[in-house]
Amino acid sequence: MSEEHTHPETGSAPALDLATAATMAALFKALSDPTRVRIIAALLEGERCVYDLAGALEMTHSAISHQLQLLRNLRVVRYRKEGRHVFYALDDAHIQGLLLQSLEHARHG
Amino acid sequence: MSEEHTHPETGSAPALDLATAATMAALFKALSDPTRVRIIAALLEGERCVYDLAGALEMTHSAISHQLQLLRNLRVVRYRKEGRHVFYALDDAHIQGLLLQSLEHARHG
DNA sequence: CTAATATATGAGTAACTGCTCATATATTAG
DNA sequence: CTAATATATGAGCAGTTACTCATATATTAG
Repeated sequence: MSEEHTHPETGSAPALDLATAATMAALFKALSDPTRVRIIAALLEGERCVYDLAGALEMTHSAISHQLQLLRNLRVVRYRKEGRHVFYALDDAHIQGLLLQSLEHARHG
Repeated sequence: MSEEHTHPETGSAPALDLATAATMAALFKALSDPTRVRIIAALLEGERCVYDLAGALEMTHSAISHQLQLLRNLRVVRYRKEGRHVFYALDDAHIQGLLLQSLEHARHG
């Protein structure tokens, strides 16, 4: 009988299913890295090309481009080509909400 | 002159500072793993002991305990000892808000 | 055409993550 | 006391991550 516990109020409601949890975790993972947070924060103000993002964040174009590929795969950003520039913009209102909420907390929490 | 860009509206506002971004990323990191999402979701309903969490999630006590240590270090949960049980509860209203927001989105997004 | 610019991408790598397994500690039962 | 129970924790390991570096592609300038 290893299924007992001593506390009546400690009920064992079934846990959140793994698939839903994994979907949620994947969304949060997009925001779990400082570089990606800074990229997304920059895109809150409007679309930016890779060149400008790299300049603003003071990081290599390659590093930024790799992170943008990841965010692209997660459908967090979309892009638009114009001449030799590629402009990225946010493509997920929900991520935007999460980031804004966390930013507010970080600033006056 | 590599500082130019061709688009006037593509201004280079200074990026979000790294320290703030890192703080935000650390919070999101707590939610970036399915196991932790499920633990936190379970704790939304009230405090739970490690034994019950392991049962509900069908995972080893060791795995749960390691994740709880991580969440403890991030001040996401607090704990209370009672006999041989240790009861964990959420200790961060902000994380709660983020999880609920994401859960709502995952369920009817 | 050639050169410069803007971006993308594969390989490689050091650091990190999330588990298992073994073991330790603490509490309770008998 | 010994045994069972509940939790914690260190080591080890396979998988992942976030970069660098080299290279490729595409566009524009001259």
